[in-house]
Amino acid sequence: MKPKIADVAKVAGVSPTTVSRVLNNRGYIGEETRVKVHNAMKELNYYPNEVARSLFIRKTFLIGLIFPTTSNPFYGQLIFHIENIAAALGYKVLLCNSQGRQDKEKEYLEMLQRNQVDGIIAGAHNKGIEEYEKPNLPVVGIDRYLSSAIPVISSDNYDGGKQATQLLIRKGCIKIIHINGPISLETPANLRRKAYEDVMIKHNLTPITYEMETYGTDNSEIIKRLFDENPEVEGVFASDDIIASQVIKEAKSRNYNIPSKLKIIGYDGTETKKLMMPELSTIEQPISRIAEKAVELLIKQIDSEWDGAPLETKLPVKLIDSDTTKK
Amino acid sequence: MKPKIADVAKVAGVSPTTVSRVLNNRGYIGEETRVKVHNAMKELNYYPNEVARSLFIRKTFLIGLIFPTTSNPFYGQLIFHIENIAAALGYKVLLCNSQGRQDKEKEYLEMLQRNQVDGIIAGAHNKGIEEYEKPNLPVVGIDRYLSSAIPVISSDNYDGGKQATQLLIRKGCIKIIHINGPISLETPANLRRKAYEDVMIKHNLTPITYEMETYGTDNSEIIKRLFDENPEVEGVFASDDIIASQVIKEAKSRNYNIPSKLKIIGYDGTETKKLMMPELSTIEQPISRIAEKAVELLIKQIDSEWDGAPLETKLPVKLIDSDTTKK
DNA sequence: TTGTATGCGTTATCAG
DNA sequence: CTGATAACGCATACAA
Repeated sequence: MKPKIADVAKVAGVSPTTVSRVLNNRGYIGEETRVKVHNAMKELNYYPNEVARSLFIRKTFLIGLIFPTTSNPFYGQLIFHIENIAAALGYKVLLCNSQGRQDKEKEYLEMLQRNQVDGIIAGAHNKGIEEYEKPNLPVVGIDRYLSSAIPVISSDNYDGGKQATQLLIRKGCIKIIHINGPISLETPANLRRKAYEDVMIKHNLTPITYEMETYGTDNSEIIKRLFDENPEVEGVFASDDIIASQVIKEAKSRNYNIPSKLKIIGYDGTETKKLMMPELSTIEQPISRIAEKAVELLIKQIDSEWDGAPLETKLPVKLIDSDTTKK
Repeated sequence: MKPKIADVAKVAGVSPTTVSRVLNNRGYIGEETRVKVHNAMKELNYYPNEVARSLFIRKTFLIGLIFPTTSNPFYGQLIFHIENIAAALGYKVLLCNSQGRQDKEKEYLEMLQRNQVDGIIAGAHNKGIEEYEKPNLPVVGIDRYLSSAIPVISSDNYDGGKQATQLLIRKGCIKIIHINGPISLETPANLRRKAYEDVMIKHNLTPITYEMETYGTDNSEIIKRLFDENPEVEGVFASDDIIASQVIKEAKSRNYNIPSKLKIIGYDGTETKKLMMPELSTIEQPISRIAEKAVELLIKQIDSEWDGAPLETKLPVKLIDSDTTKK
């Protein structure tokens, strides 16, 4: 059986209270007793039981993470940073892959409450989860509007969309098409589309946006349709690098030369993307800064130090002008 | 304040014990009281406190996960599946990114013990962590020998290395070079190298292996050296797809035509790789099956149903013969 | 079928 | 400077 405070106390010849005091460096303790207790702890290989501790202090130092899937390098990298920063601040993370499924997200939300997490960072969202409306718990959203009172962290999606579109225009593209996720999901990422449309119109060009199905669906049909309906396309701004990679694949199979005939730019710019497809131009999100801000804001809420603002934080993106947008 | 069993009991007009019984479906309970209790729970929006429950039953249904980083798509995908399967079996996961650092791994190991996790699945390992030697806790390793008593799950690394090497030979390569991680780290992945060497020797070819530094280091120098020292190289078997992508990049910058002049095959075959670099040939690991086996074996240990065998489980790989190994 | 008393391992309060 | 006692929220043995 695992040793508990009482066992340590017995070995050290003191009371459980004293052991607890040594453990938490609380109140005054004699130097001798401190040494005795430390020795006893070492001898028994004692570890304090955080579950009992959590129960008493009513705080777990646990943060719940709800994201679609760690399989996607963007979320993988984001979660890596979140976990890291949280760990540095004494918090642990409970991981949930919602797979974009509303039922799963609801279940996880309940599970996290039962497990008394101190707060939640969520990047998954299927509209209409009323649980977020009455947040009896600190929550921070990443690229997702969860409810009117929940702060959101994201990259500067409008600026990103603007830079991407402007780059294609600057490189001489006229017929430029945008591919985005479902607009019904009201995410800040919709601003990428808005910026694309604004820039196109400003340049007297016609915006055409193809909309993808929700997460997890096979989108190759939509991309095929894009090429069938617009054989003369010169530029594609895909709302993430994975979609961009699918566009590249389809374009190659149709013998479009990239970048001379067709230029492509994506969005995200993960480390994995940089290694696996360095040739793809993209808008790089400041993933580690997003993670930092999210954790910072969540912990502020947990410590009741948050005054309700800012409700929206937009972090600057970085244009990566690589081979797929060469002139 | 969050409602507790006593509050529900008061509203329902019964004793706390009865509420607990309804909650756990234990013993006999009158239909009326059951309804009354359920109503009270709904009215108060009651969620049982799993922390208190865990303390009492001395079980948390928590699994600790220690891996280098979720940023890497292989670990990201593996963790995705592990979390999924665990969730289906009523277990939650606590995520730890050790970044290949021994000090971090030790800290995490202690943290997980303090938090009373029921078991640990670890894919990170820096030699010489004696904590694994006296496992007072169920542990399963993935692609890592942790200690003589800890079971390991991995892909069939030897067969994978064999298939990769044989493919290159079959496609006409003579001068074939292998790139692997540090051999000092005694992982089953070393079998990829062993298989490569065996196959090469069997075909009267000279095996040459370049060794990478440990995780996180910049390996581009090593790859440059490979090309400097072996300009006439015809085939490269990289021990993972990311290394393979770096080889491709360097080869392109030196104007090696792939696959006519140089053929390349990697290892892992994640979903991300399939999307981002479909042209790369690889040995695909059965990631979801590895996850399944690991969780299954861990829970068997937790339930004391494990008899100590098998100590090693090797799951079959799949050769993906794509563009980079075209003849 | 339901209620009372007790303890899971910890910390805070208050007394000594 | 140190110790006894109660409480965190829940589930079990035992009694009614």
